[in-house]
Amino acid sequence: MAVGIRDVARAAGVSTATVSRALGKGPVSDALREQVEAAVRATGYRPNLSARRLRSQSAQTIGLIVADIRNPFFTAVSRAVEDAAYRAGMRLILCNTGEDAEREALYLRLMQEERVTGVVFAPTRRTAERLRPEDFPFPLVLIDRTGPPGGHDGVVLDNVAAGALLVDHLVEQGFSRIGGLFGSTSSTAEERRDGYLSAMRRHGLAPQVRTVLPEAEPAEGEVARWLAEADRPEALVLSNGLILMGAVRAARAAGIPWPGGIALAGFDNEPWTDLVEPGLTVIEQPVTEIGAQAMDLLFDRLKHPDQPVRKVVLSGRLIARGSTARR
Amino acid sequence: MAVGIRDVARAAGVSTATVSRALGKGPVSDALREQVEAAVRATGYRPNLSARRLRSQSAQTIGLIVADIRNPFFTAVSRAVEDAAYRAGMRLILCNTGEDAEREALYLRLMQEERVTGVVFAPTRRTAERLRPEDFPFPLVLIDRTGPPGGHDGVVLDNVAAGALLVDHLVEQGFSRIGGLFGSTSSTAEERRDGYLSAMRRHGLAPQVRTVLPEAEPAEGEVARWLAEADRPEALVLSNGLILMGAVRAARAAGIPWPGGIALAGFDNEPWTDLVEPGLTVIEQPVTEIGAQAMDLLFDRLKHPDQPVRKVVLSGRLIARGSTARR
DNA sequence: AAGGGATGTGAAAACGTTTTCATAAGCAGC
DNA sequence: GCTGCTTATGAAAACGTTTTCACATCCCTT
Repeated sequence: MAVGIRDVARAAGVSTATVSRALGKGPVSDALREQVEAAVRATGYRPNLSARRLRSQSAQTIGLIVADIRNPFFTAVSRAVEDAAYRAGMRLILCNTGEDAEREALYLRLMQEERVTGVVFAPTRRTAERLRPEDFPFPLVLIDRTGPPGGHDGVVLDNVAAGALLVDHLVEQGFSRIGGLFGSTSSTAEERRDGYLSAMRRHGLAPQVRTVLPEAEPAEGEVARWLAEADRPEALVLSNGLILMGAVRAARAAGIPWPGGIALAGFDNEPWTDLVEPGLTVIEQPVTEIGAQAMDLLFDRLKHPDQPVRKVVLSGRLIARGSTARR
Repeated sequence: MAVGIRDVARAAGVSTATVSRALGKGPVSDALREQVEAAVRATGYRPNLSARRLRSQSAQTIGLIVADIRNPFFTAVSRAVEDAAYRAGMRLILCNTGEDAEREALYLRLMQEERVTGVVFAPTRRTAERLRPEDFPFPLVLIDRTGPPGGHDGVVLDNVAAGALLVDHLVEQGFSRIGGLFGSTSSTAEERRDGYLSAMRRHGLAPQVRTVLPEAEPAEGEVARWLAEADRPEALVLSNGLILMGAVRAARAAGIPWPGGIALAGFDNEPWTDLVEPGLTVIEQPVTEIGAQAMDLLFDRLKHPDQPVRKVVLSGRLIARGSTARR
C-alpha cells in the first residue's frame, strides 16, 4: 500500500540512491532522471518527510508562537510569516499561548523536539527576560515584544515614540487630562507606557496610568469603571487593538460620546477603526512588514550564525481621525 | 552536542529500549524509571520527533487549510482547532491558499508527505467537487464549504436556511427590493444564494443576484457601482463578513446611510458589526463550535474508519440590529 | 518440586530516507 | 596505452527513535 523510495527504484530499474538524487539535486543523467520521474508518476510515490528530516537533519519548518491568533495584529503577522515560509519551501507550525508563561515554555520545548529551522516568537515580558540564546539550537526571532536587549534578533515598533506620538497629538488637539490604559503582560505595553509618561512629563501634565490584561473584555470593564469616576480623564490612550475595542464598547455602553465625552486614541489600524463614527485615531503598525522582516532576520541568521544581534525598529504611523478632534 | 536516547541509556545504565519505554507508556520498574528520568534531566535530552514519527508511523499532526487566516471566520475556527489539537497532544500546520485551487492541491500533497494524522479543510467549490476520499490516507474533514454531498465528513452552517432567514427578516421589516451579493468561489456562498432565491420566490419578490470575489475590496467596488445605479435595491444581503465590510465601506463612501438609504444584512457576527452605528444585522455562526466539531469528527473517524460519512449542520442565529430597522 | 503465566529487560531489527564510500566508465594529457 | 581526473551509479551505512523478539526472573498453581 504505502509506496516508498524502494518501490520507485525497483520500478525505474535503478538504486534508491539514484531516485533520491533524481528527486533532489544530485547529479543524475537525463535518461535516468526521466525514468525515475516516470516511475514516480506510475507508482504515485510521495516522499516521507519525517524520514527525510531525520536523515538530512533539516526540518524545513518554522514555528510561530503568539499569544492568540485572534488578535488581528498577530493574524496579519502570521499571514506574512506563512507566506515567507512557504516561499522558502518551509511549513509553519502555529502555537497560541494565551499569554501563559507555562504554555510558552511548553511550546519552546516542542520546537526543540521538532528540531525546527527557526522560530518567530512574541513572548510575554516574563518569558522574554529569561530567554537565553544558548538554550536554543535554532534562530529565535522576537516580534512585537523583545523586552530588554538580549541575545535574540527582533522586530519591533518604536513603541516609546508611538506612545509619545499619541500624547503629543492629544495635547495638540487641546486635551490635557489624558489617561493611559496599558496591557499588563508584554514589554511592548510597558514601552508604550514609558512613551506616554515621558511625553506627559514633557508637556507638564499629570499622567494617570492603569493596567489591564490585554484583552477586550477586561479592558471594557476597567474603562467602564474609570469613566464612571467623578474626575475621569478627557482623553484615553489605549495600548493595543483589543484594549481599544474594550474602551469603545465601554464608552458606547455608558452613552459617552467621543470625542465629546471622552477622546480615544489607540494602537492598530484595524479595519473597523474607521467604520465606527467618528473614526478612531490610531497608530498603524506595518504588520506585513513586521512578519516579512522577522523572516528575513531569521534566514540571515541561518546564513551567518555569528553575525551580531540585530534589532529592527519600525516606526508607527499616526492616523488622526475624529475620535480626537479638537476640543 | 546533540544528545540522543543512547546517551540517556548510557547515563542511566540501561538499554535504549528501556529509556523509550520509561518515557512512553511501556512497563518499566519504578526504580529504573527514576534512573531514566534522572538521566534525562542530567543530559538535557529532547526526543527527536522526526525519528519518533518515522518509527511509530504516527505524526501526531493536524493540517489546517483555509483560504486566508485573516478572514475572521477562519481565525476563530483556527483557534478552536488548535486548542483541540494541542489538547490531544498534536501540532497544527497552518496553510493559506488564497482561494487558489493550485495552492490547495499543493498543500494537500504536502499533507500526504507529512503523513499527517488528519486535515481540516475549507476548500473552494472547484476543489471540493474533485475531492475523492480514496486519494487520502488520512481523515479529511471539510468545514464551512462541503460542496455536493461527497465522501468526507464535514461541519457546515445551514446556509440555505440562513440565507432565507435574512430575506424573511428584511421582508418582515418592510423591504421588498432586496439584492444579494455572494462570493464566487465557495459552495457556501452558493447555498446562501439558493436560500436567498427561494425565500425571495416564496415572498413573490424579484431577486437581484450579483457575484464577487469574497474579499472586502472587490465587494466594495461592486457595491459602489450597484448603489450608483438608478434602480438600486432598498436592501442588500451580503454573503460573508468581508463582503459585508466592503458594502459598509461603499455605503459610507457614497454617503448613503443605513437603513435609510440602503438596509444591510450579512454574515458573521464579528466584533465590529455592533460598533458601527447603527449596528449591522447579521447571521452569527458558531465559530468555536465549528472548529471543535470538526476535530471531534476527525478523531471519531480515526477511531471508526468505516463509520458512515457524517455531516454536522449547525444553525446560524439571526442577530437583528439597526441596519435593517423597519422602513 | 515442576509447570506456566506474568512481568521486566536488552539486543537487534525496523521505519524511509539521504549520504558516504567505493567503483566503473569516460575522457584528457602524456 | 597508461595515468589521473571527473562523472554517474549502486551498496551499504547512517539518522534517532520504537517495536519485536527472546530471555530471565518472579510468583502462583498444581
